[in-house]
Amino acid sequence: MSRDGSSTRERILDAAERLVIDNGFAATSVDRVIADASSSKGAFFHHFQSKNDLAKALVERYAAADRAHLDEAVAHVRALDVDPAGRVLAFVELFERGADELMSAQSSCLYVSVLTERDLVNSGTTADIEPAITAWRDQLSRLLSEALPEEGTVDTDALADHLFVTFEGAFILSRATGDKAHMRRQLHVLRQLLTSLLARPHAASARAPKARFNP
Amino acid sequence: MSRDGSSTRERILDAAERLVIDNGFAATSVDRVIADASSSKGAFFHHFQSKNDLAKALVERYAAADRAHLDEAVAHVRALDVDPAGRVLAFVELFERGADELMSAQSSCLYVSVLTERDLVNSGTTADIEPAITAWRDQLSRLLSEALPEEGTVDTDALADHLFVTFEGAFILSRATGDKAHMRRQLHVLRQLLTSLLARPHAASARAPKARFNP
DNA sequence: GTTGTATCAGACTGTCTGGTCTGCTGCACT
DNA sequence: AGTGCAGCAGACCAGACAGTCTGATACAAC
Repeated sequence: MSRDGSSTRERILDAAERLVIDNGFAATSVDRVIADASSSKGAFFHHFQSKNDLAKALVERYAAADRAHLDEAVAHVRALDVDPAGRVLAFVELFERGADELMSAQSSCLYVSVLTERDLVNSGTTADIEPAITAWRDQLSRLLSEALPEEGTVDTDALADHLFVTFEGAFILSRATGDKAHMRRQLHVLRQLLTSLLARPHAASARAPKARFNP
Repeated sequence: MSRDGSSTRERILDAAERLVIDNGFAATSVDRVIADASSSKGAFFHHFQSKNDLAKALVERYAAADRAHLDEAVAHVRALDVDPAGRVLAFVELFERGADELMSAQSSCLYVSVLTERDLVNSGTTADIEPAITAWRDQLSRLLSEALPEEGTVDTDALADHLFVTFEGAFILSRATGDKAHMRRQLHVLRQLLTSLLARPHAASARAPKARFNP
C-alpha cells in the first residue's frame, strides 16, 4: 500500500467502477481501466488475479457501500420522533431528496452492469449482490410491518422490494431518456403511493375485473 | 428471402436477441450468433452492415413488438365495461397475469442489455427505445387522468412511467435473486398501491417530516 | 443457354484483448 | 552494505474478435 491517500488498487477500482457502470463490464478493457487509473498492466495483475476478480472486488466494495448507506438511513429514520408510517415515508423521502445528487455522481447502478453478463452471475462473481438486496428488503419490511398492523393484507417483503425495484427501474428509465430527474420523480411517486396505502391499508386487496389477456 | 417460414435474417435476429438479453451485447460474438442460428459469416454480413447494425435491427423489432403489446392491452381494457379506475387496475392486472409466462420466455429485457453500453446509446443505435417508452407513458397517463379527475394532485406522467420502472426493476431483481416470480409479485404490489391511490387521490400529497440526510 | 442478382459459405486478415513474464525500484530489516 | 520482497512498469504472446473477400448456388428474366 502506498503512502498517499489513494492506493493504486483504489484508483483502479475507482476508474473501473465508472467505466463498468457507463459501458458495461465486457465493453470495459483492462487497458482502458489502467489508462484511466494512470496505472499499468503489471500493477493491475498484481492486485487482481483476473478481470473477473476485478468484477468481484468491484461488487464487494459497491455492495458494502450500499449496505452502509442503508444502515445509515434506517438509523436516521428510527431516531425520528414520528409514528411508524411516518418513518416509512421519511425513509423514502430521504432517498428522494438525495436522488439528484446520486444521479449526478453516477449514471446507473453497478448491479445492472454486472447482472447483465450471465457468466459473471453463474461464476458467483456477483454473489454479494443478493445479500445486499435482502438487507434492504428486511430493513424496510420491518419498518412497513410496524406501520401496517393488519397482518395478511400486504406482503411487506414484496412491498419492501419495490423500493429496490424503483431504484433500478429509474436508472434504466434515465438511461433510455437521458433525463436524470426521473430518479427523484419516481421516488416521489413511490412516496405518494405509499402515503395512500398507509392511510388505508385495509383497502389493499385489489378488486379483480374479469380481464383476460392473450399476447 | 427464403421460402420457408423463418428467413435467415429472422433466425439470426432470434438467436441474437436471446444471446444479447442473456449475456449482454458486447459479450455476444457474431460467431456465436451465427452458430446458434445455423448460419454463416457471409449470411450475417449480407443482412447486417455491422454488429452495431444488428443491435439497431434488434431494438427496432423489439420496440415494435413492445408497442404492439401495449396497443393490444389498451384496446382490451378500453373495451371493458368498468369505470376509469377499474380500467387502470385491469391494465396492470393484465401484465400481472402474464408475468410468469413472460419471465419463462425471457430472462430480462433487451432494453437493459443495450442501454448498458454507452456507445450504442451515443451512436443512436437505441433511438427506438425512447418513443416506445413514451407510448407507454402517454397511454397509461391518459387512463390515469381519466381515473384521477382532481388535477394537479398527481403527476400522471410520472405515475405512468412507474409501470415501466416496475417492469425493468423487476427484471433486475429477478436476475439478482434468480427468482422469476418477482415480476408477478412486483406488478401485484403496484396494483395494490394504485388501488389505494385511486380510492383516495386527494391524499396523494405526502406529508414531509423534517428529515435531513447527508450520505 | 446466358446473364444477372440475391443469398449464402467459409477461409482469411488485421486489430484488440486478457493474461504472462522479466526486470526495475524503493523500502524494511538485519 | 547486503538481502528480501511488495509494488510496479511495459514488452510480449496466443487467442478471439469484427469485418473482408472470393466464390458457389439457386433462381428469375429473356
